[in-house]
Amino acid sequence: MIDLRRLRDDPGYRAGIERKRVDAGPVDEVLALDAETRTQRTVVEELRSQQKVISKEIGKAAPEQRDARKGEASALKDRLKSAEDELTALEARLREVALRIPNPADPDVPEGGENDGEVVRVVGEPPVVAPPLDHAAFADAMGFVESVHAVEMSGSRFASVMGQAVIVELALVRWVIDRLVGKGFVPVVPPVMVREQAMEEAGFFPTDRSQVYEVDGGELFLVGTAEVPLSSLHRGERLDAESLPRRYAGISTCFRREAGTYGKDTAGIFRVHQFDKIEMFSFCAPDASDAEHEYILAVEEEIIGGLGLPYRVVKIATGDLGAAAAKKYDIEVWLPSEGRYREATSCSNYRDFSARRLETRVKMDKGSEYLHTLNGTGCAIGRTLVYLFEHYQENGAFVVPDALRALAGFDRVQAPTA
RNA sequence: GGAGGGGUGACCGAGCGGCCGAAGGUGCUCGCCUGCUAAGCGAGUAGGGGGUUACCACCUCCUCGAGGGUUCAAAUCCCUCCCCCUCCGCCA
Repeated sequence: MIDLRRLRDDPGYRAGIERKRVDAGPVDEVLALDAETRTQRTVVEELRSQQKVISKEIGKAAPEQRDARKGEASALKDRLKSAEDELTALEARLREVALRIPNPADPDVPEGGENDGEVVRVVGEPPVVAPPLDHAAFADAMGFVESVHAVEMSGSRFASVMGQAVIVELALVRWVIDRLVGKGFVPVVPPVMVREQAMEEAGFFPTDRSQVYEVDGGELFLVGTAEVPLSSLHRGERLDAESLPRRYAGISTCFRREAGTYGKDTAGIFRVHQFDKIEMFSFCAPDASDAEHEYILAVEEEIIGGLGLPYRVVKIATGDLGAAAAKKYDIEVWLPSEGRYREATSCSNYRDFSARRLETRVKMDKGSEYLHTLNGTGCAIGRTLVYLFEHYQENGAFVVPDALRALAGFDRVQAPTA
């Protein structure tokens, strides 16, 4: 949720919204509704105040004098009721419009769309020669991924990971979790089905509703990332400043409809409806969130780098930030079969956008204020396997990355001979 | 699934339709006192929204799980929902 007061007073705030290529209509509308709502609130409060006075007087009056004043009170009640109804209607409209206004982009976020991200740095060397097989063909040859029957039972964009790839997947999960826990992230296996409210408060609804699966007749929704349940971990709380930052590492299965991606990335497991992911989430003080964002990015780089994958860091442009992020970095890993970098992880600073919806605050010397929330991909397991399958082919065998060997229990997987 | 009980401030816990934003206790803060500590004594101590204001501050509304309703007036009565607990059943 945007900060209406800042929207009113701080021109830079509004500029940040408009840089996301949102037309000015809703912003003007929300400002008008906000002003109207505050005026009406004053009216209601004045009437309510009068009513409280009269009610107390009736309470103190002698019983035989009470009826005389009740007429007066009743009239006031009617006036109050209609004023309240008007206020309620205004508030509902205000909220509805405000929910659709995105978090402003930071001033240093580059202008533009999907292809306008700014490459911050490039780490590692892309291999000169692409492997003979792309990840899908290799996984198929190795018996790592089964798609035919998965598609029969569940539809397109579903697959089973199989055989030794499962062991590699588990090793990867364990390796990443161990690293994060070592850095003080609290590991969490959260619910993957949540109520609408959790989706909204995490910043996903209403804007990204079309990407989400509904279950139980619409009562529950399958999360597209553990970020959703992690964000609710401190819902409605006021945290001590000294306890921040609070960092969590959630591991969950993620479900995405991938609406609007027809025909893209259809082979293998690059883009599927269901995958496992380790997600970092941080609650931090408002003045610390820039540093926290860089920290989370550094952790992501350490993980990708630790797997020996060549990558680059991209600062995402305004039009590609999504509704909730003020600033976002993607790590893109070189995908040899396509000869280009593709997204592997992502980390965002939401500032107070979802904290305002969640009512998660920090105690300050005087009062409290909304804290900042950040999230970042610890490891998208399936997506990472894709990169490993392409970068670690050797004479038709799969070579386990050094980092994972001890946890996997083997160094390489030979192609099936049969 | 069936039958009951309950959700009150940082925490525990009382609360007759009006004198209740809420007794009492714990904790916390400040002060006093006592070689130190502990104890004791005194005072203070909920959050949030809106408005006024240069500032200190002031005014006002909301909040007793959530949302509705009854009433001049609701923590207190009624309804719906959420959550927790106990018993029974069922499944492991």
